[in-house]
Amino acid sequence: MAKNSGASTIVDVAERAGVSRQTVTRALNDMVDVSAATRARVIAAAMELNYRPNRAAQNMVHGRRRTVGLVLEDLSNPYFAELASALSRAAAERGWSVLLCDIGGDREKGRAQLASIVAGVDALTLTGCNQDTMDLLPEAVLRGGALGLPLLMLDGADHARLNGRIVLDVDSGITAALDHLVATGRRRIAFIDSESGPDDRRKVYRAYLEGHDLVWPAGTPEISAEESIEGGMEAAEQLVLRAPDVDAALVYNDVMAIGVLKAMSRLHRRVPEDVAVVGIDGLQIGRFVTPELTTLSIDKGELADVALDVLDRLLAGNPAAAGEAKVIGLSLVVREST
Amino acid sequence: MAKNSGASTIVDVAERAGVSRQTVTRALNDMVDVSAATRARVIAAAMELNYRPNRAAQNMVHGRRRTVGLVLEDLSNPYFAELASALSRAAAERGWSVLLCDIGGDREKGRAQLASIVAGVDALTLTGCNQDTMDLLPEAVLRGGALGLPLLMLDGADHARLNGRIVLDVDSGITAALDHLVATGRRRIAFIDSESGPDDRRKVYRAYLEGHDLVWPAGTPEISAEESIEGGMEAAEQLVLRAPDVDAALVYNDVMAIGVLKAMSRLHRRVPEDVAVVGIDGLQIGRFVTPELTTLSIDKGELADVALDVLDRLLAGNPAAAGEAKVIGLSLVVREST
DNA sequence: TGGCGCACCGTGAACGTTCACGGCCGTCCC
DNA sequence: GGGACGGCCGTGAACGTTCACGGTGCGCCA
Repeated sequence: MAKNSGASTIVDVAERAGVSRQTVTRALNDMVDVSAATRARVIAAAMELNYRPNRAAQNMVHGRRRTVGLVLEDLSNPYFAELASALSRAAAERGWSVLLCDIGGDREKGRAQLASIVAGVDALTLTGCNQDTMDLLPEAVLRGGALGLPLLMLDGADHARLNGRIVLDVDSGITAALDHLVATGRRRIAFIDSESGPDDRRKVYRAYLEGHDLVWPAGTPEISAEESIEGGMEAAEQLVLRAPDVDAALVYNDVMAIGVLKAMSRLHRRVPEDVAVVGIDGLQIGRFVTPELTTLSIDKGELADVALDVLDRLLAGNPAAAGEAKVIGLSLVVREST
Repeated sequence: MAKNSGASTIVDVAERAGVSRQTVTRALNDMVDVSAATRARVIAAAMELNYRPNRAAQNMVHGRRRTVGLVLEDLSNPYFAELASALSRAAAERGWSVLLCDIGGDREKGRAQLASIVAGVDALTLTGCNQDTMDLLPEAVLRGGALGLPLLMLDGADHARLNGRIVLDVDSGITAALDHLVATGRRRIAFIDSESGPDDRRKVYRAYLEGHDLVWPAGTPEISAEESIEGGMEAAEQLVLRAPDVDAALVYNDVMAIGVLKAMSRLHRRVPEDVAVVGIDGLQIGRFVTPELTTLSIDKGELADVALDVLDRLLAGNPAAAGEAKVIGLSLVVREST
């Protein structure tokens, strides 16, 4: 038996096989300088003790490798999934690892999860996390300071504790989208907002309307809903109810926009004939709904790359990276829904 | 400067601040027994040296924590995303961590990625990986043996090296789906297969047709395509071309089924009036396409739980778990497409 | 028969951190 | 004035593994 309560170590195996640590290492790692008989004895002992090398100890001697945590609320949301995919690939490109943390709906579970994750990472990236989610972070992380592990927001809102932030160029992006809608003859353009996200998108929209003499006579409809397909559906129903003459909708994100598409179909409003729909995010799924969704696309590969660059500089102690907000452009992808 | 080439350590900070290791630990971890002045000096030194505690060393003394790798080909595929979400949550429930590995399309990059991931995990779970993907694993892992790290397939095909496997009960699942189609009056039922996946689903389908006198007069159409929405679209086009009298299609998975839905819409075949469509997987997105997709749903939470159970037993050295194939049931969720 | 080389194996040391303990100095109280 | 105590700090040891080195015994050849 192993003498300590936990798993068995290499010396347990060595003792059982009647050899030294080093011989165990040699036998189990297919190195030279071990006789066949000894190797067999060691392997037998390792199996009997169910020996598993301690990864932490191995990493310790083999030099540090970098691990970055990715915190999100729901990976089954395709936006987060595509972002995670991009981050995983970009991280692999640099030899980093990404630790996944899907905190889900339960706050207390999420808190425990984050506390556990934090012990294993060198930095944390967050996406779609609002103030509530930030509060779930362990107090020691929140406090931050000199030793605090770098926190980077991949999008979404600002927060005092953040060491860096990637913001989307919603300004020119939304302007381009609205230009496009106007160019195709739309005049009653609504904006469907997220009820939890930041309100910068709505602000740009409003400014555009005012700047282009597009303000609704009876007041621009103010619709916002949950950031989900259901939310988009409900918002669309609200919208046509409150503004029957709407002929275009710019939607906070693609997921909600897909809900809008579905609701329009239910309400027998043809897209794009009766009403045009533009989403934001550039999700792949947008190409497969009917009609295919016009969208303001985010290059997630670029976003991931920039994020890792910032983290790299942060971890390297480059103070220039702290607090900086990198800007990512949006590109309008016109498909069938406009 | 740190004397070693890499990052600075706690003793570098200690030397610079003119204190001992332990005092640095105390100062940086908000412990007692440090004077304010000393604490400030230590923090300053840590900042100047950009000190970051070595996670491996910390984990080493604080006892091992379990990390399981999740290997998949493309997280932007919603099936993998939902699986990853479930696994992340189930793992968190047990205090385990999930290391994400989206290997993407590039074989060589994938190989490097896997080699890198393997150094940090205690076990590997795979999903949707065929023989080709398995070959990307490092030779040392493939060889396996006593010390080999446990490999578990979350679904998909068998492989010699696998220590465990979770199989879906396609038998009764597909039977239920076909029963449902027959009960709603369908007689020309096609099956759209994956060109890369295992062929057990098709076999069940064929046996059912033969057992229920549903074999097509001119031969059952054999359609298979890539496991993607595009693949589903192409398959559907093929299908209506080769079998214009088709009135139902059972599709290998939901992602392909969504493609089928889209193609049917393009071909002006109404779903479900002209042709019924049933997918497999139970993806959330199926509720948001039009019409909503009837599907054979997999409980991904259960799948993840079972997977971690198997890994737990495997890591605990329970030989009963090896080679065992746990079975997960499928439940038919009838929505609008049938 | 001495020496050389090879096959096989063992012993510190190191990785970087935390824990348990012990030491020193000043203050306060009896 | 001596003992107790508290604030502050340092020193081994330990976590589990691998690396670099050194050692032993045996065969082979000059």
